[in-house]
Amino acid sequence: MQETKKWRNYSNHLYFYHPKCFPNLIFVKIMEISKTYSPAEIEDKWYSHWMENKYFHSEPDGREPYTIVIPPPNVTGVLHMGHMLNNTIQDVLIRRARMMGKNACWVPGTDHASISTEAKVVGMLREMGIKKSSLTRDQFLEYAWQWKEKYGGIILSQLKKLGASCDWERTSFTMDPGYYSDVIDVFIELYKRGFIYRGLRMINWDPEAKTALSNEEVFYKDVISKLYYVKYKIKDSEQFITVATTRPETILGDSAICVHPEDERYAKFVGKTAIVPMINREIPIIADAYVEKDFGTGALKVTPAHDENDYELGKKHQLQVIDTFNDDGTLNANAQLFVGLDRFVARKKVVALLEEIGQLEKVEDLKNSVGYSERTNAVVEKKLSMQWFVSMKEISGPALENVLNGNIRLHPNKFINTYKHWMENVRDWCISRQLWWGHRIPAWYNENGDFVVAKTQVQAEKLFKEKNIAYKNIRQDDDVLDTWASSWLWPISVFDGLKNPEGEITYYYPTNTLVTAPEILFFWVARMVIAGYIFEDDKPFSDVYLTGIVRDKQRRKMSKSLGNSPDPLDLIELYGADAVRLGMLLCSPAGNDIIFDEKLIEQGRNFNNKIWNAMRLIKGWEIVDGDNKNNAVAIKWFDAKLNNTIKTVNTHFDDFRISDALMEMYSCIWDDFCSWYLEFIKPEFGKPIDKRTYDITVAFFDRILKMLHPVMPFITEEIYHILQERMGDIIVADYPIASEINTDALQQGEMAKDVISKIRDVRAKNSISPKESLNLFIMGDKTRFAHVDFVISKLGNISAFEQTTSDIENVISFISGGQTFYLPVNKKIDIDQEKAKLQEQITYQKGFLMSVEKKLSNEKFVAGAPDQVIDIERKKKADAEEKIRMLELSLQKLG
RNA sequence: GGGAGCAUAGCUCAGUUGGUUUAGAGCAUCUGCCUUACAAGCAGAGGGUCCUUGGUUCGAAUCCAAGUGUUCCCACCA
Repeated sequence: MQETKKWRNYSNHLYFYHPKCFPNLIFVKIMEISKTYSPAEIEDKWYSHWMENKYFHSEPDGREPYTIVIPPPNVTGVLHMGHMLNNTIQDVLIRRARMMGKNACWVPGTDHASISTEAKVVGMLREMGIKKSSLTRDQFLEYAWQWKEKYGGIILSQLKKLGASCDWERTSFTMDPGYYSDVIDVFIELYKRGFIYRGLRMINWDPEAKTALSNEEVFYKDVISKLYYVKYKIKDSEQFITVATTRPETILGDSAICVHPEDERYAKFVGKTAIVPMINREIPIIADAYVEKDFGTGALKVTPAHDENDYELGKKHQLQVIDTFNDDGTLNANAQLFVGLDRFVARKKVVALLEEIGQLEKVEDLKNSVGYSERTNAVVEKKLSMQWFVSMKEISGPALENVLNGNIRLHPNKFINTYKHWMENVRDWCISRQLWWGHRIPAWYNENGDFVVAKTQVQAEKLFKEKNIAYKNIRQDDDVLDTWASSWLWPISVFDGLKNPEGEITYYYPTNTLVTAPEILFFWVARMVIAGYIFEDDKPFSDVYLTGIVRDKQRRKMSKSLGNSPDPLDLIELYGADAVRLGMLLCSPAGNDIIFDEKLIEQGRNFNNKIWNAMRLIKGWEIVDGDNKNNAVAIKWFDAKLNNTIKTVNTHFDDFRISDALMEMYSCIWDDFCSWYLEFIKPEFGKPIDKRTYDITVAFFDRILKMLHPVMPFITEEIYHILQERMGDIIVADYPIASEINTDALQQGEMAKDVISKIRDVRAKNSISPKESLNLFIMGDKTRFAHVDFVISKLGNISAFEQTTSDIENVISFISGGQTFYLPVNKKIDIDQEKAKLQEQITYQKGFLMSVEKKLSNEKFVAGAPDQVIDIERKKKADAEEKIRMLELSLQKLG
């Protein structure tokens, strides 16, 4: 780096030293606004200001509402990149709606997340040396609430750093007293209506912890197991049938052998009786298409008590259910053999015994996946137990219908197929969970196992009494409800819709947009829709915007365990919230995964800086009265350009194409406003700007800031106030709408840009300094080239001549907008290279012309294509011919 | 095993009911620049077998079929 200039930054004032300009000074203070944008204090300042002015708060009034309910993050959660993306999008939507004059209401809150919270509390207790099993339910819940008060909701305060304009006065929690009671009321209501029932279900059992596990608490591992081939004797015969099993110890609980009905090998056995080895129990041989002919031997042993499919099979064929295990995983009396031994010890003994009696045919290795308990790492056992279910088929009709008919729109709509498939094959929803943290199921049992469903013990006793059933020592169900059985009421309960149906729910419901991840489309979104139609008789939201998953550069999902996720708060501190918001949005079209790269955030920061410097430029000008007419063309062009951008941006937003809207703004601001417009109107250094141009430029900047505010709230608010002193804040300013677009001005500006770029290219390629004057010649009719004035005034050192014939030496030509331009240069140009360049273009144009001519000479095309298309082709042909003519002329000239 | 999606520049993606050129953007790359708003910058350039093979059509990146690759969801793995 040459030592001609030095910059110094002393206490935010920038000092500048230049030996030519200021030979006698060391440093000169030139400006009090710092050269780079520093977000930290600015962000805190404006967030507090917005809060003080209650801009985020909403009460029903005469305006049209725009409502978003936040997907409540786990109360235990900390902010991760997924939240950043998701909440940035919500904030963009809500801020834009607010500026559009709507009553914007964004309801924040958290989800009690029964499983993960309970796991965290259990973990904390373990560290304190307390076992969950040593506590009563109430003691445990007390710890859980303490934990929630201490650590819960950190995530919400983190969202503030991002700039989220939630109505914090409305913060909700799925276990708030009112919410809790809604969940219970809904259970009772659905039970009364017959949509909730009790049924047997195979659940996951952890024999070590002696507790049931929910599906989410089981993790599967691929392991190499042994597949044992065991011979079962056919009764009254010397024949055997061989089955393959990975769990020989469950042979003791077999109730049938099953083969495929079309399996010829075994047809002769169907209907006969087989004899269980070792214990000699007689079991039937049945046929069912469930069995795969190609697996193992094609014959399956059926153990209804210890396998879900076998249970279903058992139900279908009315087989005996023989439970051979105790709760701790040891064999019970039903097994007859090896009673009291652990299941894995028993397995070895069974195998040894089978071998001894000659009924073990062979053993093979088999790769299969085995479920383990997340809590104890024990192999999970399947166990039959009574659970609560919601009949989904009967209540999900409207939820499917209203997505298919477009009443609820999914963005992107490719998810409709997935949604449809799920809804059409919906299975009953098991809503009981074997946990303590959550909404306790309002069912009460007497000593005989009779039950009633009631909110309180008193009401339950009353119900028992009415039914004339004994109700001494009744006790409440131990289980709690699935988390989704509370969060499906979220858009209703946060507005107290169940208890106060005539209240503000009538104003805010249905909400407008839900922003969430596709992975919970069924778990949560579909269920909210179902609940909406049951309890409010209306959809919960009109649009669902599905975001992608945030992944790292290797496309791995970002997760704590992989340690591949940056801490969002660190990013905000380093780059500023606006930069992070922009960076996240830049690469996240709806429904697509986003590959996170810190470079994107850097790009966001650079964009902030660009805008900041545009402001510095404008603020640095001295203003004099007047109107510099030279700027008129640029002003007209940029006005058209900006209106066009605003129009496009608004269309993209309305279509939920947020990253497209963003890119449109980005290039309009960076390229058109900064690189073209400001460069054009910028007075020479040290000279003042005329007031008219200044005022118009500030007005342009104003509209740009407003357009950008939803995406980058902090910097826009700051510059909005630096630019002009004013009363109002940008957060509640009117969102810009496009006025009429002067398409002529727009087109001419774009053409002029193209010519200028091409001239710059000529300079770059021929090493001609920007300071060197050039003449510009135009072949043909100058009136066809109205934007030439723009080019001339922009470049200053270029003159245009109308040229009909020419014998200029050392000329370089280029084409723009169907017009040929000539630049005579003082340098010796490489004629062969110029010729080759021209020849290349001619070849291209001729090829193009051929393809057009081929189309036009095709009778079927002329007959079949619409007139409009044919006209376009004819015009293309004429244009290409003209271009070729021009190029050939240029080529001739080179000799 | 059932279902859905995706495949376009080195990367991430647009490409609107098939027709505005022989396909666009951002990033990355390359070249030249300390130029009084910004080197976190400016100016310019290069880069594509639109996965493959068929089909429909006057016309296919776009519609259809098959294949290949890939991702996700659900169920399960005797």
